[in-house]
Amino acid sequence: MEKKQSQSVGRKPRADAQQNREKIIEAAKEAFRKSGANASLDDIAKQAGVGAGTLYRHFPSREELLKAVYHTAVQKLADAGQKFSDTLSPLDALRAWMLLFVDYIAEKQIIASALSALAEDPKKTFEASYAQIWETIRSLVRRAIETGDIREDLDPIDLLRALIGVASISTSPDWQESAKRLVDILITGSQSDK
Amino acid sequence: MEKKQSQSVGRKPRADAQQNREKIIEAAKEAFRKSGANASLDDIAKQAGVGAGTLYRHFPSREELLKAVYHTAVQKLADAGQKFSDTLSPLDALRAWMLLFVDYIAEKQIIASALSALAEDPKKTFEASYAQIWETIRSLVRRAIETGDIREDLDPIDLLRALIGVASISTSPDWQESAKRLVDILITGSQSDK
DNA sequence: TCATTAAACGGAGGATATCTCCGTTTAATA
DNA sequence: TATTAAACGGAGATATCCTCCGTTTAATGA
Repeated sequence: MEKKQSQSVGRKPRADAQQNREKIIEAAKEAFRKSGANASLDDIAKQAGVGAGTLYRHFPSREELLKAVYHTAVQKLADAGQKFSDTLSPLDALRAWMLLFVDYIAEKQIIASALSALAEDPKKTFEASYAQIWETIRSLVRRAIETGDIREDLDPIDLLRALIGVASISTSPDWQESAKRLVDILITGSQSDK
Repeated sequence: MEKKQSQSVGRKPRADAQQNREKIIEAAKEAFRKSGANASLDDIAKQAGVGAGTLYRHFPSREELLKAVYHTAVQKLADAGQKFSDTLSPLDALRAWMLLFVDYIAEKQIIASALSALAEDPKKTFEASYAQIWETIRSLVRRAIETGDIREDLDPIDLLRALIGVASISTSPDWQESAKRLVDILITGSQSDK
C-alpha cells in the first residue's frame, strides 16, 4: 500500500474558515441589534461577505448562530477582565469592567430572550456563561480587596445584581446612561472607609 | 336627509367573528405547544378551519396572536379560581387551583419567552396578567384563612414562588409530576396547626 | 319573510425568507 | 508544482408570510 491517506488526522484547518466564522458572528451581532432576533440570515451572510451556504455550514440553525454571538460576547467580557487586571489598578480595572458589563447587558437582552424561545434547554445554554462571568468579577473584586481598595465585606454578586436590576427596569431609553452613573456610585460605595 | 347610516354605532357584532377568533386561539395554543413559537401561521389558520386572511384580520402579527393565547390562559386561570371558590371547600379550591396553575406554567414557558423576544415592551405585556393571577390566589388564600383551614401567616406569594421555582428548575421531563406532588406538600404545610 | 348592507370570510398569489445542492475555488501538504 | 480535501458561493427549490379583493353571510328593518 502506498501513502493512502497521508495522515487524515493531521491537516491544519484552513485559515479562511475561522476568519469567515468570525466575520459572520460580527455581522450577526450587528444585525440582531439593529433588526431584532429575526434578522434575515441571508442578509447576515451578505453583510459578512460570504455566501448563504457558508453561513449555514458554520451555523446550521438560527439558534446556533445566536449561541455563538452570545458566547463570543461572554468570552470577550472574561478576556477584558483579564486584560484590565493586567494593565490597570485594581479599582480602575473593576470600574472599567463594570462599564463594559453594562454594554454587554444591552447586547444580551435581545439575544437571551430569543435563545430562551428557541433553545432546546435554555438553562443549559446559559449555565456555563453565568459561571464565567461570576468567576471574572469575583477575581476582580478579590484583587481590589487584597490591595485594600475595596471593603472586605463586599459580595461581588451585589454589584452584578444592581447593574442587572437597572437594566431590567430599563423603562427609559437612556437606561445605559443611568447604569453608567450607577457604576460610579457603586465603586465609590464599595471603597474601604479610608 | 333620509336614513343615511341607519345607526352605524349600534349593529351587533357578527357571531361568527367571535367564534372564529376563539377557534384560532385554540388552534394556536396547540400549535405553539407542539411546534414552538415559530409554528406556521398559515397552518394554524388551516387547523382552525379558517382562511389565512381571517387569521391576519384578527391578529395582525404573531405577537398579537401570542398575546391573545397568553391572556386567554390567564383569564381561564382567574375564572377557574372563581368557580372553585363557588363550588369547593376553601382548601379543595386552593388545591385545585394550584394544580391548574402548574399546567398553566407549562403552557406559559414557551409563550412567555417568545413574547419577550417579540414584544415592544415585555414588561407592560405581562403586568396586567401578574396582577390578575396575584389577585386570584390572594382571594383563595384569604378565604381559606377565614375558615381557619390555613395558617394566618401564610403569604400567598410563597406558594406561587414555590411552584414557579420547581417549574424553572424543570431539569427532568417529569417536572409536572413533581410539581403536583409539591402542591400536596404545600397544602399540608399550610394548614393550621389544628 | 325578504331585500339590503356592512361586516366578515377565504384563499390565490406576490413578496420574502429559509436552506440545500453542487460545481468551483483555494489552502495545506508533499 | 501537483494533488486533494476542505471550504466556498449563490442559484433556486421550498416554505412562510401577508395582502388583496371577489364572495358569502349575519344583522336589520320594512
